[in-house]
Amino acid sequence: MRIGKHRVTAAEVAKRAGVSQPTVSLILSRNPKARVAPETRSRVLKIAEEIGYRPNRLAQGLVRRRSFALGVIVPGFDNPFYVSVLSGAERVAAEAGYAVLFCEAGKVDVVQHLEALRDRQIDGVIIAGIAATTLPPRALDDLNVVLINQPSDRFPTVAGDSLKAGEIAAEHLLSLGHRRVAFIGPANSIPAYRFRERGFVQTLRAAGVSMPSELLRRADATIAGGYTAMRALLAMPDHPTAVFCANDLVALGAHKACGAAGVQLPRYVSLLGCDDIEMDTLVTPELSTIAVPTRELGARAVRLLLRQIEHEGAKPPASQLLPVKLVQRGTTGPVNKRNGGAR
Amino acid sequence: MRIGKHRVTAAEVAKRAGVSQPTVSLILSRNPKARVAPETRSRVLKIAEEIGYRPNRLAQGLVRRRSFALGVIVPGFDNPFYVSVLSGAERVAAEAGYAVLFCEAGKVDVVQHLEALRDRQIDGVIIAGIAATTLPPRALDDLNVVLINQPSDRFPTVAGDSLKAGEIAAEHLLSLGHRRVAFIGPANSIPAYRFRERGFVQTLRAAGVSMPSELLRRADATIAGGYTAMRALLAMPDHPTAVFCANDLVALGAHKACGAAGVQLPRYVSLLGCDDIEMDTLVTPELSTIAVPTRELGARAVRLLLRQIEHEGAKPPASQLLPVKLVQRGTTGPVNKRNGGAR
DNA sequence: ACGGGCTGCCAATACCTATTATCACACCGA
DNA sequence: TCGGTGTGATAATAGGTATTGGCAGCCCGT
Repeated sequence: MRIGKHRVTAAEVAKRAGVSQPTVSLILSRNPKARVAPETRSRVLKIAEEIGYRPNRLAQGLVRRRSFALGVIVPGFDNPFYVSVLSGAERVAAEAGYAVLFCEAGKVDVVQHLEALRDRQIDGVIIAGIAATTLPPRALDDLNVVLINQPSDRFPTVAGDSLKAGEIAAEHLLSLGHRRVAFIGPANSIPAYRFRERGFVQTLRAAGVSMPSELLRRADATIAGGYTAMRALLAMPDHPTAVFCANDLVALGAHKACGAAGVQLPRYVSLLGCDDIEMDTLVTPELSTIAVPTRELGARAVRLLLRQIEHEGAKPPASQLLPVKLVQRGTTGPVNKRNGGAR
Repeated sequence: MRIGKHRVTAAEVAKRAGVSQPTVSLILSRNPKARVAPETRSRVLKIAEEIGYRPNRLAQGLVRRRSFALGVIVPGFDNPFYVSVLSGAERVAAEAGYAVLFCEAGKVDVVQHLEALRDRQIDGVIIAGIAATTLPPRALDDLNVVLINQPSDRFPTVAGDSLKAGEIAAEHLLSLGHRRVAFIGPANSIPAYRFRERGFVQTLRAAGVSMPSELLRRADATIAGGYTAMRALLAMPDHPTAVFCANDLVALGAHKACGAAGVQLPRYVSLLGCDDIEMDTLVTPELSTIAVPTRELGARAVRLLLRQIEHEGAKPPASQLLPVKLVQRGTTGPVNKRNGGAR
């Protein structure tokens, strides 16, 4: 708000109220230890309201050494998962009066984004989809950091229980009678995918079902990756009767490959994704998946970050592991004895 | 960067280089009018580099009356369209050294978000998906604003050519022989949808094809909205042979309704969306649509905003209308004489 | 020798708020 | 009367940078 060409400052309010600028600051910051006469307080508040005074948060930040802004760094929006995380984060941050600086970073320029955030005296950073271990060691020094979906002994973490997700996936497919099952996922990627894979494979093995290496397909964590990998699987003479994918994008790609190959789901192949993104219900049949509370991940990450910021120096808050659960839709069903994969 | 508990400031650099703080500032800001001895310049730069000096952008902003930050306000991420816009905006902004403050605003709290952005001395705001005319008249005073996908005589605008999109849609369906065509879209919504509808209806009429009111279906601009509206259309004894939807979400909902009703696309009904979001290629058959350059909208909006910011006071840059084009995929085909809609 | 212009740098200050230390004052009990 | 106490507000300053105006010193021409 301005009056003419002039900005409304605390000093302006002070002059009109006949008090000093610090008094205005004292009253406006609602500091409990502020001892001001009720009459003065109400007068100042009234005038501030009248001329539309609002503290300049840049100046505030400068003196308080706080920007009241958080950074959120994600690899990109190709995966709706990150959209959801960002959305959840923004809601909580806005409620707490914090701004969200949004950064979309290829693996390359994460460091530059971090530098830029640092220059803005950012109060904390949330990183999703980028393995913290791949960053230069000092890149995160002196920053409040919360990681999403990756374990760390250095920073607090909010994650869906990826190991459990893999286990649930395996149990579900086993319970449907599948014994020849495949996994599609990226090779050296973010921890979440690795845990999903590990939980899946381990649970299968514990049930006496081994997964031969030709059924462990490496693919980009994208729709295209899933498509190609699934096509390769379907081309096998004894193709699997069920496939678990590292995430829903991969599964949707696989879904499409089945459609293109005329392979009916779940009659000939059961297909299971992970994340529970909105697109899952668009395809026919709808994609079965393991639901991860994506928005909640973002929301909790912010809460964790805020706690860390508020009591600076205290021990960082503990990490959180959020439960996941099976969402059975149309792409998983009982194994079909007559299908191509059963020998 | 810090040294011990101490922050690295320009004064620190100055002390070590044996010059004054303003000289450091002069050199670092690469001001062309800066007359400094080359020897001094290189010495200062070297020391700044060594001790890792980086200007505090809060302090910078305070004195330059510029935050080097932009706000992007969108109604939400339900529609991937806005995701794309945000992504395009971020890329360009980051390249120019600007931060993007991201705000997800229900219709209610747009004003509060704007206030918060103002307090942060934001340099400009991009608004998408929220009709500027629905805001309180003074809410945008003294702000640099660029609107997306809505015309305005007050602010520059970047928009896909929605009127043209409607025309193209009509021409496409007409050329396929459809004469009984429907439109699904929200009633009182953002301008883009209204223009699409208008362009569509007008072009039909110009070709001598009228659209009876029962074929103009009102629905939320969501998947669910499209689903319900399409189900109603299909329930009609003489249902349309082709349907154009206000956006792709609606069309995807309609697509799903067809699947559920066992109506083959495009054999019995042709379906056409608008926007060209990624999900379009997930469904079977893939959704035909009118492509809008969504990322480009965000990118151009930022460029427009930057130009407006850089030469403050100059006349606002002209608005831009970006071309759209037909993307023919699997849901549009020639009218089938034997189908239910043709009488 | 002297003045003018140019070069290279610096002092001072603005930007706006929050915090700390301090001060004026009234009141009260001894 | 005086020292002590609590109240209500202020002066001074920090915080880090950019900008304005100006001060020296030097070169050069006359």
